Amino acid sequence: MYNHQEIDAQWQNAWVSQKTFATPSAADPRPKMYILDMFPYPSGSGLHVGHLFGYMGSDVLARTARMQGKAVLHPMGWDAFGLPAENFAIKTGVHPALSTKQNAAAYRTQLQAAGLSYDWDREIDTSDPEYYKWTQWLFQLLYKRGLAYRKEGLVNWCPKCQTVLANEQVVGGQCERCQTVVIQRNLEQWYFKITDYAQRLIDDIETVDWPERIKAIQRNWIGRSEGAHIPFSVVNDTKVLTAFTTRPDTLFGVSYVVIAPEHQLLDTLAPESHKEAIATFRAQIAQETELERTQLVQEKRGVDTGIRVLHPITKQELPVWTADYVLATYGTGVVMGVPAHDERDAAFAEKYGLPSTVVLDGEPFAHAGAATLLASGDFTSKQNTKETMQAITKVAGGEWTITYRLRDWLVSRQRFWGAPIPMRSEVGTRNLELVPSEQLPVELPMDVDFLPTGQSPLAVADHWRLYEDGGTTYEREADTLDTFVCSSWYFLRFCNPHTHDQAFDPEAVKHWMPVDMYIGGAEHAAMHLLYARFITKVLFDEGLVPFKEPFQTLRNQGMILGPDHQKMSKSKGNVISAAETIAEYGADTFRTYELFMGPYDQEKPWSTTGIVGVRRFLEKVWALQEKAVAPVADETELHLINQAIAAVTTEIEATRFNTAIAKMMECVNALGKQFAITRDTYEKLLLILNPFAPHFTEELWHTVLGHADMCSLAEWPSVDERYLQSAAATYAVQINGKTRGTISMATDASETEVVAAAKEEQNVARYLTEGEVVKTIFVPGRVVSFVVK
RNA sequence: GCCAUGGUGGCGGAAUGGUAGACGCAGCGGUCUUAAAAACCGCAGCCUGUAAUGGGCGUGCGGGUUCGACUCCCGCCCGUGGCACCA
Repeated sequence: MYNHQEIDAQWQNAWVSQKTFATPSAADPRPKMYILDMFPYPSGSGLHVGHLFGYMGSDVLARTARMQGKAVLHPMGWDAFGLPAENFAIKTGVHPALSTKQNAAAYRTQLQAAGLSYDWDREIDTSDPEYYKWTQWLFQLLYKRGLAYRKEGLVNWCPKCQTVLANEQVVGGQCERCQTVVIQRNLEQWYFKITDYAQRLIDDIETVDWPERIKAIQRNWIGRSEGAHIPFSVVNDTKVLTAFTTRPDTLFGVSYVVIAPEHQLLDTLAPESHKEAIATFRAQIAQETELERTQLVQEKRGVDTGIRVLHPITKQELPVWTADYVLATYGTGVVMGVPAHDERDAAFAEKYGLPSTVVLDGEPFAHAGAATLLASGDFTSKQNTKETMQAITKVAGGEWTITYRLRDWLVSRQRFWGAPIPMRSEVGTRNLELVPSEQLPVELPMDVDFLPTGQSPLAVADHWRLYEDGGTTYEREADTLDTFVCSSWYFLRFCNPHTHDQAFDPEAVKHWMPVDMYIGGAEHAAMHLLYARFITKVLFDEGLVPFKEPFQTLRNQGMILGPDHQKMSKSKGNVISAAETIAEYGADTFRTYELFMGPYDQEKPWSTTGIVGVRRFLEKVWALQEKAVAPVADETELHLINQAIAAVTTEIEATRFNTAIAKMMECVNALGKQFAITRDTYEKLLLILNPFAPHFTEELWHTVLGHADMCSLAEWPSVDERYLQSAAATYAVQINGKTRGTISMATDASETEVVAAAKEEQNVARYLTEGEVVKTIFVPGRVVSFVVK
C-alpha cells in the first residue's frame, strides 16, 4: 500500500514552489498549445466530483502536451460576478467582494488538491477592477461601433431576481437561474446588436471542430429562414403591410392577413369603429405570461381590426385580423393566413369562419416536399420549386429575404454585483455619452445597500451616481452588465493577464490564440459560446485580433450522476464530495477513476465500488517496481510496452481516456505475469501513466528510478514500431459466415499456408465435407472464410 | 412537429465491415489464514449437451446489402438534450 496523502501533498507543494507548470514565454520556439477550461463561478458550497470531471480531461491533455514538447498555456480563473454572491450577501451581510475572494481561494485549494496543472500566476477574476475596467472598455468599443444601443420594448423580467434577462437566459419560459416564470415588461434597456452577425455566426461554425450537437444548437438558436416579404397595400391608405412567409407558393391561398397585437401600425391603421375591441383584446393577452400564452392557451384568439388590404396579385380585398399566435418580434410581425396549407391558420380560420382555398396538391400541411400549384393564376400546374416561389414573389412586388430567430443580446441588469455600464449623462438630460476612457474603471461602490427593489441598487446610491467632472454634474448609468459580457473575452486576457494599459496584449493573443482545446459543459451551447464568438468577430472587425473564431476545438465533458443515476443535488442526498474522495483514495485514484468511468462526453453514474478497481490498478503498478530488475527485455515485454505506448498516445489525442486507461491495465496485468521486467519498461509505463496519476508516478520516478528532474516535464516515450505487431496471429475460420474454429499462425504466414491450415482445423474439416468450397475469403491477420455449397 | 444524440451481460462500458462483451465493478470457485479481511490464481452473455476445439440464440424492433453487420442502407419503437403558434 502506498501512502497517497503524503505523496499527494509532497508533489503538489513541489509543483507550486518550483512553478513546474509556468507558461513558456511567447518566444519559446516549441509549438504552442492553449488548453482552456470554461472558468467556474466560485460558489460557496464545495466542489463535488462532477465539477472536477471536466478539468481532469483538460489536465490530462495539458500534461501530455507538455511531455510531447508543446509550449502549453493552461490557465484558470474565476467568473466572479453574478447573482449568487449578491444573494449570499443579502442573506448574510457579507459583501460580495469578500465572499467571492474567499470562495475563489477555497476553489484554488481544491483544484490544487486534485493535482491540476494550472499556471496559477495567470489567475484572473472578472470582479477585479483591473479586469472589469476592460469589460467596460469593450462595452464602449461596441458603443462606438454602433453595436450597443438603448431601446424600449418588451423584455423578459424575472420577478424573483428582480432583473431583466436575455432571451438566451429564459429556458422554457423560466429564469435560467431560479426557474421562476418570466414575465414581459415594457422597459428601456441596453442591447448588443448580435443580430448583425447572425449570418457570420452561422457560416463560420463550419470552420471549427466542435461536437455536432453544439453546432446544431447554435444554428437552431440563430434560426435562419429563407422566404419572402410580400406587400399587402392597405385599402384607403398609402401604407403597406408587409408579411414574411417561407411559402410564397401558397400566396393564392391567402384568405386573410394577421398582424401581431403589439405591432406599431395597428394603432395607426385601425378604424375608430374597431379600436375598442382591439384594446380589449390587447388588455386580455397582456395579462398573461409568455408561458401561458404559448403553452397553456393553445387555442388561437383574435379580433377583426377593421383594416382591409388587397391581395398583391388578385387584388381581392382581404380582412386584417390581429391574433395572439403572431409574434411581433419575428419576421415583420405580419403573416398571411393560408388555412388550406398551414395548421395554425386552419385552426384560426375554422374558429372565426374565414374562407379556405386549396392551392397545392398532396398533403395539405406538408412543410417540405414537392407539390403542384392549383388555382394559382399564371402559376397553376407549376411545381412549387424555389424558382416558382421567387417568381411569385416578384410578380407580387415582394422581395426574397432572410429572417433570423436570433434577437439582440440584452446586456443591462438591475443588479449590484456586476460591471457598471460605463455611460453617463448630464444631470437632468438624457444625453447619453461615454464615461471618458481615462476615468475607467467605473468602480463599484463598496457602501451600497444592494437589496433588490426592481431597479438597480446603484440607481439610489446618489453619492456614487452623481459626480462632478469639469464643472458639470453627471449622473452615471446605474445598471450593470450581464456577467456573460465578462466571460465573452476572458480567454484573451489569459494570454497576458498582467498587462495594465490594455484589455489584452495583441502580440500575446496573436501567439496563443485561438484556443486549441476548449472544454466545458454543453449547457453553454446557446449562451456563452455564442456571445464569445460574437465578441471575437467584433474584435476582428476592429482589427484587434487576427482570427474570427476563438475556440478551434471544443469538447464537452459529460455530467457525473449520483450512484442512483440521478443528477447530484443536496436535496437528493446523492452528492459525492471531491475532497472526501481525494482524502480516502488519493488524487491519483480519483483522477484516473473519473476518466475510466466511460466516454468523456457522456453522462455516467458514480460508483462507490468501481473506484476501488482503479486503486487496485495503481497498487499493481506500485508493486511492479519489485520486478523492475531484469537486465534485458524479452520480446513479450517489448511488445507489451510498445503497444501500450502507441495505444495510450492515440487514445489521449482522441479524448478517449477510458480506453487509454484500459490499455494500461491490460499492459500492467500482462507485465505482472512476467518473471521480471526492465527498468526501461517500468520508466515508460510511469511516463504514459503520469498525466492520469501524476503524484504517484512522480514519486516512483524519483525514489525508484532516481531521477532528479520532474516526471511531469519528462519526454513522452516514443514507440518502437518493430514491436507493434505480435509474432503470432489468431485467425477466425468461418464457414458461410459462422466462426467454426480458430487457428494460430505466424504473422508472416502466406495466404496459401493459412488457408491450408484452416482447412485442417478439426471442426472446420467436418463442415467442409458437407459441400463444395465455392469461394475463399482471406483477410490477413484476421479471418479465413469459406463459402460452402 | 423540427434538429441533435443515444439504446450492447447483473452494473459502468469495449469493439478500422472480420472470433461481440476488451478493461473494470459486483458475483462464483480455489490458494493462503484458527477464522475473516486483504492479496493472489481461476470461472463467468443466455439456452442446450455426459463431454468438446460441440450446437442454437444473442448488440431496441422489422426488413435489406454482404462470404460475414453492434458497425452500412431503408422503415419503425423508446430514452435524453435543444428549439417551437418562428409563419
